[in-house]
Amino acid sequence: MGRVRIVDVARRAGVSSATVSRVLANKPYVRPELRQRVLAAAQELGYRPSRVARTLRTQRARIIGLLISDIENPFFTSLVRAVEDVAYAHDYAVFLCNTDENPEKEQLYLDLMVAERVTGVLISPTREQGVDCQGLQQAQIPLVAVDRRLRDRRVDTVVVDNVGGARRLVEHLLDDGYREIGAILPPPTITSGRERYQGLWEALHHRGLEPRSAWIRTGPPVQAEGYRLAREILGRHPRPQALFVGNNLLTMGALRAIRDLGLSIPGDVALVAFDDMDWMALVNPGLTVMAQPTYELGRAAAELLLRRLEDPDRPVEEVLLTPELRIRQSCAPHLGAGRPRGEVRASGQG
Amino acid sequence: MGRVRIVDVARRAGVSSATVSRVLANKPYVRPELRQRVLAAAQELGYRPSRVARTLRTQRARIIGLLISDIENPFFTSLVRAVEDVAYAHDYAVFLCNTDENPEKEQLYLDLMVAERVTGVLISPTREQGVDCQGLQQAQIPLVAVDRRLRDRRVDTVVVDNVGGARRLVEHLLDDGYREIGAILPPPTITSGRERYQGLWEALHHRGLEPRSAWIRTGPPVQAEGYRLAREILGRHPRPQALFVGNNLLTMGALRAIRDLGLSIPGDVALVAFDDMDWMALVNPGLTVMAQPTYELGRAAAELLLRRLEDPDRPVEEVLLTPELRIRQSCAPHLGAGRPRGEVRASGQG
DNA sequence: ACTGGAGCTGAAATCGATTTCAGTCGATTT
DNA sequence: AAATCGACTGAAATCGATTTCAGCTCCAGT
Repeated sequence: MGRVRIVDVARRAGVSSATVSRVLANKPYVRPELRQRVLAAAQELGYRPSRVARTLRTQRARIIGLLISDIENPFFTSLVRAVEDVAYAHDYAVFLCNTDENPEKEQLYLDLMVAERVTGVLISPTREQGVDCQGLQQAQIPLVAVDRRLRDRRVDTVVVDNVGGARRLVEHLLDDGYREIGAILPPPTITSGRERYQGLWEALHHRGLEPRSAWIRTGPPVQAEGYRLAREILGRHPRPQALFVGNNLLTMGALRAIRDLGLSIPGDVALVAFDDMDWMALVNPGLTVMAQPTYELGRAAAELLLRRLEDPDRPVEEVLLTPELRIRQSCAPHLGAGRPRGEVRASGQG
Repeated sequence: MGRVRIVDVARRAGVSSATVSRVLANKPYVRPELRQRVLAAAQELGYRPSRVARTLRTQRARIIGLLISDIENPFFTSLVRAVEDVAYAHDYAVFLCNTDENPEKEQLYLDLMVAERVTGVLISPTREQGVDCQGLQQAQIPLVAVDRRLRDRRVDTVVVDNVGGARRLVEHLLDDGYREIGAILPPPTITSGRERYQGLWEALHHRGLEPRSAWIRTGPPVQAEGYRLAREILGRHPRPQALFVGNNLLTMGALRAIRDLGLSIPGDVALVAFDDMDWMALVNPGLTVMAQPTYELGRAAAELLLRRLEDPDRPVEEVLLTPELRIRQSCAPHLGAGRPRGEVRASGQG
């Protein structure tokens, strides 16, 4: 029961509530004997301090704000679960906000975080810059960016190696003989989008190829956009032999488009994608993907925040996690070497 | 900013904080003129009352506890999102707890709800009975069951028509000519599992058939169990021509098993399942499913709770939502009518 | 022996709201 | 003219913790 108040413990231990508070907060200046008595009394009564009263007095709630785009996206679901696990273990509550990729909603919630005086904030920002963190700074509320970076390099950050991951994925396409490669990516205003494009570029360039802009499209990471862009790219003549999709929702949209266009994978078009989800092993063919360690991402971010809270002056840290290539069947060795590859760029139209 | 306190508003309006409180709570006994002044002052200062202080004084936090089995299950994700939307709109926060289908964890969290003095609790119980709600009752914290029922009929409940849905789904199999039907279901200790079995039974019985117990297995609604049970059923001789799977995670497991066994759908075995998920339309063949209105489920539950809070004496209500049959390709007309159907039961071995 | 300081303790202030209670004012009743 | 009542208002108590501040004891240093 939560009925027991601090004065009840104090009475039972024969001390004042001040002493009880000191003992429970592990503060010095309490005789060991009293400390024992208080601890015993608290134990016996099953005392649990009221967070509400504590928060009112200290002006700081044990709450971690978590701003993500959408909890219905399994990528974030797993991340959220990790944050909650860590938070609960340290007696923090989590205040979850869905920004829906909408900067205004994001700002609204950020202001709310200040008003609610949360202890710290984890954010997967809708864009790299323009996010107003003045309020947080003034209120001395630490911020950790997760999954996507912020322009401001003074914030702790946890991200995956998007450049390397994308590069590896595209290299896998190249190794299988594909040269005419299209891509659907999140926009460059989101760091993960830009970095994945960078990885694509590096992979191609390393083999003396150039990205074909007519086959490369970017858009908000939502399913509808993936569908639209895939239809656009695959409706062109000529169309690419392979597609690199840079986000799980875009992938789902692209798959729908490919189905509706009556194309087969990997025969008509090969596919590699960023992010793995349970079902991607079950579709036919299974998708070759770069799996992100989503749970780890959330865990690392939450732990980074807690460390920052413990020591506000520690140097800014950036954690870089490595994604994992999972090879399935959506990309098989391609036999088309008869055609002169040197013309790929020359025949470009965009 | 949240810097403005009630006394600031009071000072600005030239009244006491008591009057401000009365105005903002819409209580009587305030001169209309003062009311206006207070409202104006509050508006100008952008006053937002501190929930912390309010909670301490009223001994009631504006928090809705939400106990589900696992936020990583998309079924619940959507439900959670609905609850949060409704809650936020009414200035409630949501306290989310993952029970992981573990009754002990569930009980722990229920006790925590009491300790935290939440306003109300939404629960998708791990089992029908044995859930100890004494604490909640004593603390007068209302409870709403969602997705699954509780034995105690005095609690408000929001569920889908599991019997009807399962029956409709199995009838669809029967209409396509299948007679030898296996099933993988959640256990009868969970009401949805029992009800879906009931639906199966009704559908069969209505056509003069009996369920074949050798082909019917139940287990905790997790993927691994779906895999295990599907292998078990499909490894038998003879094996059923069709499978009815009663839960999304079980379905995912079953699909893996079918793949690993090298069976094709619907050629070797047809499949219908409860619950729809985005990817079920994308696998090949697309799955014929009974889609549950998950968002609606959450919304209805949250709203029911709010209504109960407004009027604690209103009669207990049960909301029954209707699932929707989505026909895809995992179950096609079956041609095997040459075989005498009357022997189906006679040839049973379990 | 006196001073200073460290160790320890509890009374009381504090956080920001709600709510009780006592009281004022003006109109109506007796 | 006094009593009564209803409408209205604000001072102060209250929720349960933390923290300040003042005071006490005891011991070391001069």
